[in-house]
Amino acid sequence: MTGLRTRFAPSPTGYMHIGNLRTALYAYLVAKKDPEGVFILRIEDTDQGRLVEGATDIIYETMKQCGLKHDEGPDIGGPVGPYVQSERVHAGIYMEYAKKLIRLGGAHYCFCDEEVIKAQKERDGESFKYDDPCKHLSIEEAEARIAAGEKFVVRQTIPESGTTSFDDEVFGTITVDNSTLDESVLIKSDGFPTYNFANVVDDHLMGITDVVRGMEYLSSAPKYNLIYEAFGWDIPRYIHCPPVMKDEHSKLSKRNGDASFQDLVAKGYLPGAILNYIALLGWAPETNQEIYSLDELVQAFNVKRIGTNGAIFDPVKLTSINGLWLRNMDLDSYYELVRPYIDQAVKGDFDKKKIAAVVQVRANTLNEIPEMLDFFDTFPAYSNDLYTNKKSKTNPEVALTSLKACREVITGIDDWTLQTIHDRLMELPAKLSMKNGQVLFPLRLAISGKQSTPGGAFEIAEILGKEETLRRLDLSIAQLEN
RNA sequence: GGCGCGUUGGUGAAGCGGCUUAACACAUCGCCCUCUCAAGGCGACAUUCACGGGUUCGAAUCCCGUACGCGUCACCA
Repeated sequence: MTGLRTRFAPSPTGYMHIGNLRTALYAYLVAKKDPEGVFILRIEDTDQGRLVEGATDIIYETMKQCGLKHDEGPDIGGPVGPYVQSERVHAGIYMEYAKKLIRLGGAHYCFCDEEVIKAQKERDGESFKYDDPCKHLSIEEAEARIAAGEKFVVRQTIPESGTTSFDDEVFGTITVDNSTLDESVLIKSDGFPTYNFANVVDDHLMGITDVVRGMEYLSSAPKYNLIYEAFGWDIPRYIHCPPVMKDEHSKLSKRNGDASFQDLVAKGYLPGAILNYIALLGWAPETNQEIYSLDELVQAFNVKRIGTNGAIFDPVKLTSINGLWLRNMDLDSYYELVRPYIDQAVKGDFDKKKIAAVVQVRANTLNEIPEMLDFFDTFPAYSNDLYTNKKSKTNPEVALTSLKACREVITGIDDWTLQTIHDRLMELPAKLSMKNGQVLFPLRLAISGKQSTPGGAFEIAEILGKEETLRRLDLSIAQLEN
């Protein structure tokens, strides 16, 4: 193992949150910045009570859709497995290290009743810090009680004095007094480790060089370092990331009904665009470039440019970036992508690729496509009032004159191509002494029935076909003559 | 409450002591283009960097304090 090693270590407790996904992205980028870097997926399922069925599959699926390919993980294996913590529990890993830590003086057995601790906590209020009497038990004494069948936990032993400090790549040097650190539970009474212990043991055993995680762990990092030190292990480089916020007060969370990754995909956002956007939440590129593919992100990424304050997730900006991604695609791939959305709205026999072209410069999300196209299959009812348009200098009278002229020209077109339709129709304004808008605005309305449409009169006429165009034109002329 | 962290416009942000009369992007508002809506082009939009002191010839940038916010103090991660 010569390169950097990072890990994404989610708990399978539900949907993939945007904040989580961003942490995964950053962990991936940190690793891939190094040509030999390895990105690991580890499943942290030590809280048996919070497990949600199917959640692990959502994690796999999300990573796959995003292209965040892991090099080692539960599904593909690797040299330092197993990669699921519950499996590691069964392999006895945590208990073995807990016992070692106890002998090294970094932890102790504790037999205190949970209720007793709670009661003391209520009595002491906010300033509560548990002073564990079991700390003074000898190891032999404690082991004898365990042998006698007593329930126990393993609790971290923190030095009473001194300070612990460490360097975080994002937040700089952090120093805390050991006296402020709680002696948290490392091994629960069900034999499972808590995050506090499992993350240290696993990160060390898996050779993690760079720990990328949310900043909610910043204040407990000193406790973890005490464990690393007790074992004599190297402390990894820390990259704590500020949260992704819903608004200035609260984090983005599924609990509040905020959009998850899969919700956004369902709303018509591209995974790549989502990743592109969230990369920018909390990280600033060195240049003004804003659109990045995942590979470009790997090139441009720099831990030093991760910010320190929480960033509010702005769906409007996401939409704009998504639109840019959509518009940047070549027509063939775009057509393939949007075909289902077009099919959903258009059942008739029209050239779907031409429809795609007309929609590409307008849609920012996939989901807005169907509603843009509802006028192809059915010619909507509309009011003649729509012919009155100040900017185009039109009204029903002008429209009637224009449409009759258009009808005549269109009837005479045999070569039904965009070019011909354009050329022939463009002869009209001059002939009628009218402005382009006075002819084309009514025509577009007359064949679409809508005030605004994707594409102009020529494009719509071409797609509708000569016959349908004339049919609608006749209907509209009749409506105006009434 | 203790401890830790943070505070540049509506939003993401650049800025690292003079080049800043604070980049860039989204949003918003104008104008141009134009057969609509978009897209595209152009322009407007923080006299000011939470507040108060200090250091300095000079501060958004360094120091101190205050306020506010967030995190943490679980047999959750």
